Amino acid sequence: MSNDLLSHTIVEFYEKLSSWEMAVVKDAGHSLPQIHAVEILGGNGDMRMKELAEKMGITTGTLTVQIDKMEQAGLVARKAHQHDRRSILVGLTEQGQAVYREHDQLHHGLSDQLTAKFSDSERELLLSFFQRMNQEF
Amino acid sequence: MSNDLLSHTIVEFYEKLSSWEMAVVKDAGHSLPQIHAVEILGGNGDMRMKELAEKMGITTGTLTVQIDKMEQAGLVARKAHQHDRRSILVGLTEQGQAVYREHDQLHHGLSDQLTAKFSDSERELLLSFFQRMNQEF
DNA sequence: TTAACTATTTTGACTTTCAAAGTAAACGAA
DNA sequence: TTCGTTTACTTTGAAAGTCAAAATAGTTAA
Repeated sequence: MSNDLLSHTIVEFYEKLSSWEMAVVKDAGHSLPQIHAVEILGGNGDMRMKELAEKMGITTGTLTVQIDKMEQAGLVARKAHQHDRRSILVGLTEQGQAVYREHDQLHHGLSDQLTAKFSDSERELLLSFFQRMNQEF
Repeated sequence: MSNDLLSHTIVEFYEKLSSWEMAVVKDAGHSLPQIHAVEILGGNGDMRMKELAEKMGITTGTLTVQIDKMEQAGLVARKAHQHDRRSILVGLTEQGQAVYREHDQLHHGLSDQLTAKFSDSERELLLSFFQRMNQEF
């Protein structure tokens, strides 16, 4: 026996999250890949181009031009890697961090909105469910 | 007081779902927008270009070229609209429906995988949580 | 009948993307 | 050490996806 309903409900949740994110990013005048980079750098700190490209699911060639634009826009800075001169560390500038915090606040607001009618214990249970599912990917 | 952890855990879930979907679609040799169209048509039946474009979050101009390609590939067919000759109904072909069922099975498998360690009652609770959140967008 | 509106397609420009080739540095085995 | 291989990043050329705006065709309502 298998649960079609659960599967479809998860897909619906994903679709709605996706639409919300696109609308929010466009509304703030950013591009989706650039905000994606900001989210990853903001959540994990400086990292190498290679590593960032992997986390974003794009090639390093694509990332190079994306980071070029973001450096132009003042969101990120390239820094020398201490132990490997082939590598380059990318990190958020002050301005990039401001964009990260702002975007994070929006996520936060959505999370509040979605669980507004949940009790505290339900919210805790929901968190544990997400954590357990995240481990199974 | 607000819950950073829940917000970040939801974002993590979304990111993982997103990576999974991109990998699965690429692996099957399809493109993301085309599978998106297949999912929507498969789940809702034939619809007008306008309606499909809205559900996909793209303009009708963009959709026109996408549907051109999909028609070429034998996934969808354009049909005359009964009551409005300006409109065109788009629907899945036999082959398009096969792709839909195949992709739906993958969603299904993922849903099973993520909740493999859940008890039946936990799975039911999870479903109700998703349903409640989906209503709050 | 005609003006306003709606659905779709076409066009031109821009962004994102990849694969492949190029450059520079690190590594490792002889 | 040195030279072939691997790794990290950038560059380049081509393809896909996207939008805004213009064009086409059909509907609606006064």
